[in-house]
Amino acid sequence: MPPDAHLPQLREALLAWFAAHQRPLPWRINYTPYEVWISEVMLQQTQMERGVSYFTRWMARFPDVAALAAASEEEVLRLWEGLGYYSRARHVLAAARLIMEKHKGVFPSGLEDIRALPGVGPYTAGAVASIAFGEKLPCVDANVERVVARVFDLDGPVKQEPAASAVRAWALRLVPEGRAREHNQAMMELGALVCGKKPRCALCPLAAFCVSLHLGIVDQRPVPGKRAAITPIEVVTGVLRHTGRVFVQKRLASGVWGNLWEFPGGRVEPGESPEQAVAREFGEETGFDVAVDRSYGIIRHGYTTYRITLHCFALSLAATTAAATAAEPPAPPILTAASAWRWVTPVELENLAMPAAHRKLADQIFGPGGQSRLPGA
DNA sequence: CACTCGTGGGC
DNA sequence: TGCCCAAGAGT
Repeated sequence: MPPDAHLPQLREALLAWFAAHQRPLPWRINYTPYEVWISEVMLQQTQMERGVSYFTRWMARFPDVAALAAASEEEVLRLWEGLGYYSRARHVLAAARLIMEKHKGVFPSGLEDIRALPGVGPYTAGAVASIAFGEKLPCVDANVERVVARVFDLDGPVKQEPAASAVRAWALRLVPEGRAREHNQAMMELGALVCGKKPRCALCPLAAFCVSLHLGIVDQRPVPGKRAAITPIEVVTGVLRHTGRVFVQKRLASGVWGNLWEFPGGRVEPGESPEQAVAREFGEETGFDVAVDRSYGIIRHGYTTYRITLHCFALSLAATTAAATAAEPPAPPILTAASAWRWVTPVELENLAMPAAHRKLADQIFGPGGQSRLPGA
């Protein structure tokens, strides 16, 4: 059964399935370019369910490009906190300001103009152009790669050539005239709900057209690519408290968690205890001479290719420090790994964007609303 | 092309 | 539990 001759039937089966089974989602109501754009960026490498609450909060606060462009990066990052890949948030803000300046506040409709926005790559440009503006273009994400690799039985890793080009070619051929919006969402929805990691072929509207299913090798498609090795690392962080306030610093713009606020810390060196490491790292990053008062325990988390064990400690200014017993702020820190610093109250901490592990620690110490749950405040 | 850049769900 | 991985982009 050559799939080429059955493309019209395949398209119709897919569209019918989508009409019956699509999930009701907040960005499937108005289809404004702004909403499509924000939803697509939020959903990059993110599970759909998680994106819904973020999207709803975002639209309540930033209902249009102008509102976003006028916002501070601090607030944008705070709303993005927990979604990860924070350069997406910084790019979205930069793009909104670019739209205000170069496009007079009107979201650009041309593919090239959309693609030129910061943080908009091949996928997102095609998604906005087709879903918001109806352009006859495919959206090739991981879902589409998986669906195409199975239906057309591609036998190479879909992230690499030549399979990557084959996926794009098939994806383009599949797009029906005048219905790119529904079709592209249907392909991704099918990949999410039916043609997932564990395919549910009995429920699939494309089963009759699926080559790898007929060959009995669906479980061998798509062909997986190389995986990066996971590196375990031991890390420490310290919560330095003084007269009811907590010390935080703002990470540099480049690198992981760029421009987010954190408790200082760093890696445990070989032969070093976590207690020794936190005092050393805190001193290196701030110039403060600190004493380790107690442990807050361990938080495990991972990012990209790292698996982190985070040892958390309560710190105070060392007795040798003049300000240790004084009821006034100590001398300013000498920052070596951050662009800014603050002594904040637990309530103020709520308004700062922090990495997930540090937010988890803050909530553990001060409570989700900033009320102290542990002695020593 | 290969690497960086987060996070939490699911199995 | 440990590991895979999800509506990718930038360098």
